[in-house]
This record gives sequence, structure tokens and C-alpha cells, in this order.
Amino acid sequence: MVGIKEVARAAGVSIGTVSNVLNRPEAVSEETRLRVQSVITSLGYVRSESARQLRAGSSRIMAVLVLDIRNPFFVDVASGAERAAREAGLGVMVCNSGQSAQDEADYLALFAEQRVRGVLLTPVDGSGRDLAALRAQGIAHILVDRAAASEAVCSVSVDDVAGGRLAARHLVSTGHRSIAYVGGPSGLDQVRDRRVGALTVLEEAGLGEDALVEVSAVGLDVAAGRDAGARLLGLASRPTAVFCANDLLALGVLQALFAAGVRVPEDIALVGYDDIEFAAAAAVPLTSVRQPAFAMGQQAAEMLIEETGPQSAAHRHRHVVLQPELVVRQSSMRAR
Amino acid sequence: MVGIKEVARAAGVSIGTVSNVLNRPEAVSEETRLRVQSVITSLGYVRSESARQLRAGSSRIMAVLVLDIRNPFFVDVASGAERAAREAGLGVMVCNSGQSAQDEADYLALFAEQRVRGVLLTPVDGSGRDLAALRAQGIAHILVDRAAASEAVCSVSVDDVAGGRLAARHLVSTGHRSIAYVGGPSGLDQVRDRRVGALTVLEEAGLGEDALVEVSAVGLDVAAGRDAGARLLGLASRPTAVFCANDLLALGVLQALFAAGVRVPEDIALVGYDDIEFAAAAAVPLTSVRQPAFAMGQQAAEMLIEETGPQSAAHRHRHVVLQPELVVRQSSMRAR
DNA sequence: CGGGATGATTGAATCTGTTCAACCCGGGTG
DNA sequence: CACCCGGGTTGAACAGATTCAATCATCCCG
Repeated sequence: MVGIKEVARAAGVSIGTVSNVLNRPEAVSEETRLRVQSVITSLGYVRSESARQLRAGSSRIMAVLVLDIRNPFFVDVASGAERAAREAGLGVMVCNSGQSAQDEADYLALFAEQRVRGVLLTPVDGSGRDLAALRAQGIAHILVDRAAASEAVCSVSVDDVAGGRLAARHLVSTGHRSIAYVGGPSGLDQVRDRRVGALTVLEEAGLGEDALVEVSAVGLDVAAGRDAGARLLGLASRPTAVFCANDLLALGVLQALFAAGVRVPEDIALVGYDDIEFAAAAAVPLTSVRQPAFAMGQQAAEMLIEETGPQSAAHRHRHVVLQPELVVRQSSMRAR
Repeated sequence: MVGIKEVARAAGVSIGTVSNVLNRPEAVSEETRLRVQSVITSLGYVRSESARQLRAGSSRIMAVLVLDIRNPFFVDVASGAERAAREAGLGVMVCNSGQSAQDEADYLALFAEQRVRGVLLTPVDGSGRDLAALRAQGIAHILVDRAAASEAVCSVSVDDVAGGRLAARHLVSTGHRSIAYVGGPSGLDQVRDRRVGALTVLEEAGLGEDALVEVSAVGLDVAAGRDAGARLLGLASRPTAVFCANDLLALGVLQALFAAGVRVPEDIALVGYDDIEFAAAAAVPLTSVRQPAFAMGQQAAEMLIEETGPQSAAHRHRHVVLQPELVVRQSSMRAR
């Protein structure tokens, strides 16, 4: 594979000049620049990013580590990040922790070896162990879809408590007095916060704490939703509405209810979270709490670029909190 | 940031020994190995992948370039590839061409600079220009979800003609005589082949060529499906069944039909393609042609690893063709 | 006890770019 | 005429690892 040396020789200049053509073209006379460039294309020279990075120090790759790549919500987040990264001339490496702390740690180790420009991540658990490691290694990182507790790191998140309130207020105002909450593993802040939001609304409405019936799910995917839905049907006193921690769970619950002949929304109202594209296409179009996923990824990436760019000195850590929005569809329409 | 030199000094050995501890631990005495390893952890040393790669020549990253990351089908493909890659100790870089030839070329240029181990890709168009560039640069690559025309490259694909036949045979055998085909931009082989398969079945059934009504779509996503569905409804002689080039289109068509009060499957039967998870959760559970997406990604990655691994000399290019499978659900059940 | 085999370790060369001090050269200035 | 200036170019140092021939220490065997 042809290197910068051969290009220099073929163009009759020094390697320093070739490097300048690549990196600071304005510092090279037009004549030389054109000559070198034509040699580059005719020889098919491709610069070695590893050599560049080794000397220059900085990488051109941003890593994105999401909780669950099969959830379209995170795909949107990653797409937003990708858009911003490409505009800044960076590549992105999207990886999936699948909610496994081990996988998360493995990927972060990989990123560290790669000396990536920075990492966008939604941490698997609240322990913050991996975050501490990132800080210790001096790897820039930004939390996505999770508000940071610390002032030493940026974050972009959506107000999950507000989202939980939106969902619950909607259900309470349409007459429901007993609501099931289908949450995933409670280690996740998102799951917890949405529940807290719903709970405050029920309390404000003067309903007891047991107005919110907890139905745990083993995960946050459709299969876990189906499972939770089946258990929901087995409850002694069945709630009249279900609020799910995300749309995948809601779709699963919907399938389980359908299979059992329970009608939505007539027998049970259903509200999801995220408003993924498929929520609108569901068996019964799903009421959902919309999150600005793409914007979240985009903004997080922009903050990372600012933090690691030339004027990084001016960077101040900050916590951006975006607002969710309720989208009402058929699944929670008031029964006639 | 601490380098291998500091580790060597602190452990009282040469840098060659430290390198051996990292790469060929069996060549180092247990005592030294343990000492070096403890120094590594206590100093927080992280090897620089760019330096490693520069010297060693080979990268530890496999690139995956998919047509549309918002399509869960491709997410599955990428997940399969990721699984295989991780088992081989490789990282993956998943990128999205979004069916843009420009983006595809940009990403391939990025991969070339990175000297990635190899590329898994579903090319945007049949021109093969980018493939020629890959070959010229000596970058190993494998086509995914697309049968290669050339013997000089591996491919893993699903028999799309057979898939089209499965769908059409199912519809014909349930009594349909006029079928609409909703395809995306016809530049895509997948779209073309599925249509060809359907067509042959109609011909074999003695139906004329105009038994297949073409409804073009601007893309292969839900929005394009909605649009195509609306146009379908405007047709003078409305077909009794619709076969869509993928599930996203089918979900969009379904929404359009719903909005217009057309019942599925009573008024129009609907068949999709890919059998993504959301097909089963649709308004009316979708009949679909299932593709082994995860397996396809996994196998492609394994072939790439073989091609670029230590015994690459033994590698022979081959074209693996997997078989699709029809999954019948409510959307195409025979009307009572 | 010398010679050879074995195993651990070392030192230097190398990979491919970036960077920067030094240099060259033509033109303007005192 | 000497000097300075600045744009263009060069050459060498350098980044952080891998790799391999050479060295050294041990131990075994004849």
C-alpha cells in the first residue's frame, strides 16, 4: 500500500509538503498543491489514520454506546448524534451494551484503546463505576437520556418525571382510578422516574398509593411486555389502565391482551413511552409520551464536539433537560 | 497519558517484555508477567490502538455499512455481525448509508483511512463503482443481503426471487387474481427480485402480466408506504391483495387503508417482507416473508473474519444463499 | 567440565504520518 | 548594499507500540 513517501518522491517534493497539502493546503503554493493532488489520485494514496492519530494525538471517531439498539428510540438518538458528528467531519461508532454492565465495560475499554474523541452513553446502572473510569482516563463523555448527578460531566436528558406525570394525568383525567405500571428492571433511572411522576399525579388526585399497581418486567422489549401482559391479566383486581415504561413493552402488553380477547381501550386503556414510529402503526394506535430522540442525540454530539474541540477551554459542563410531550391516540380513548 | 515506556521502567523490564506480556503472555515467565500486569493496572496503562495498528498492520475493527438503520431488519443484520465480531475479539463500526450513494462513498473512504479489517455492506446501487474501489484498495469486503455477481467477492444473501414466489403463491392460492406490488426505488436488486418472483408465479398460474399492478414508492419506509397506500386507493380497478417489498412499506400501506376505512384482510389482503418484530404487533398482524437477518449478519462476519484471519490463504470466495420462509398471519387470511 | 539446548529478556529497527525549526529566495526598506 | 520580511519548502525528531535477531542465564548430557 502506497505511503506518503512514495507520493513525495513521485511529486518531487518532501513528505512535509505532502502533509501540508493534506492538512493545511493554504500553506502550499497552488502549483505544488495541484501537482501533489494529482499524484495522490493517480497513485491511489490513502492516508493512514492510525499514523495520523499517533502523531497528532486526536482521534476522529466519536463513540455512541446505547442501551438497546433494537429499540428504535435509541436508533433515533444514534442517528441524531451521527448527523452532528458528520457535520463536524467525525466518524461515529455505534455500539450496544444491551443493558449488560459487562458489555458496557468491555466497550468502554475498547474505546479507551481507540483513544476515541469522546463517548456518548446511556449508562446501564446508576453505580457510576464506569463513569468514574472514564473520568480517570480523561475520556470526554456525555450522558444521554440520563441526567448526570455530577457537575463534572455534561448530560442531555428528557424530564422523565414530567413524562410520567403527563401519562398519568391523561389517564386520571379520563376517569381511571387504578393504573398498572409496567416497568423493566428497576435499576434504570428512566424506569424509576417515570413511575415517580405517575405516582405524584395519583397522590395529587387523592388516590391511595395502591392506585398504582406495579407489574415488573424482566426487560424493556416486546417479549418482556407480552410476559408482563399475561401476568397483568392474572391479577385479582384488574386495573382499568396500563402505563408502560416504553413502547416496546406496550406493544408486547397489547399483544398479550389481544391474545386473551381483552379489548383496548374499551376494557383496558394503554399508554406507552417514547413514541417510536411503530407506536402509531400498532394494532391499536398507541398513546405515547414522545421524546425528542433525534434532537437529544444531536445536541449531545454537539456538546461533545464543543468539549473536545479547539475552544474546549471555554467549555462549561451543563445539564440540558428537554421536555416530553403527550401524543394521544386510540389506545387510551375514553370508552364510549 | 502513560505509555508502555513508563510501564517498562516502573516494572524494571524492557518495553519488549511489556509488549510480550500484552500479546504473547506465554512467552514471559510467570513472575515477570504478574509484576508487569500489576504495574499496568496500578498505573492505569491503556495500550494505544493506533500505535499497535501502525506497527502490526492489522486493524481490529470491522465496518458494517447498511442501507437503512431505521429498518429493524438491518439492525438485526448488524447485531448478528456484531455477535460474531465480538467472539473474534473485533470491534464493529455500524454506519448507515441511508441509500445515498454519496454517503456510501464517504463512509468507504473513512473506512479506508481507518484501514478497517474489512467491510460488510449492502451496496446502494448495482453500479459496482464503490465495490471496484474497495477491490482496488485491497479492502476485504462481503456483500450482505445482495448476491454478488463477481467471483472475486463473497456474499451472503437471501433468495429474493424465492421470497417473491412464496408471497405470490400464497396470495394466488387464497384466490387473489389481481395483486399490487409496492416497491421502492427500482434501483435496488432486492426490490426487483421480489417482483420477479411474484411475476413468475402469476404467469405460472396463467394470469396475464397485468395481474401485477405496480405501485411505486419513493422509499422503503413507513412514510413511503402511507403514500403508496393512498395512491393505491385511487386506482381505477383496485387489486384485492397487496405485496410490499418490505414490512415498513406494508405498515405504511396498512395505515393508509385504515385511514380510508378499507378493511384488511376482508377488502384487501396484505403481505410484507422481512418479518420484523413489529410486523406481528401491527394493527392487523402482518403476513410476511421472513428472512434470517441475524444469521445472515453473523455468517457474513464469520466469512470476513476467515478471509482476513491467519489462514486467509485457504479462503475461497463463495456465495451463500439462504432461504426465506413465509409466515402467515391475519393480514392475508382468506375472507370468510 | 565443555557443549548444546531451552527459555527469558533485551535493544534496535520499523511502521507512517505530523510538526516545527531552519533554510532559501525574491523583494522591499533604510 | 546590508538587512529584514514572509511565503514556500525541507529535514529531522517524534508519537507508541510490535517484532525479531541477539544475548544471557540455566540446566542437562555426554
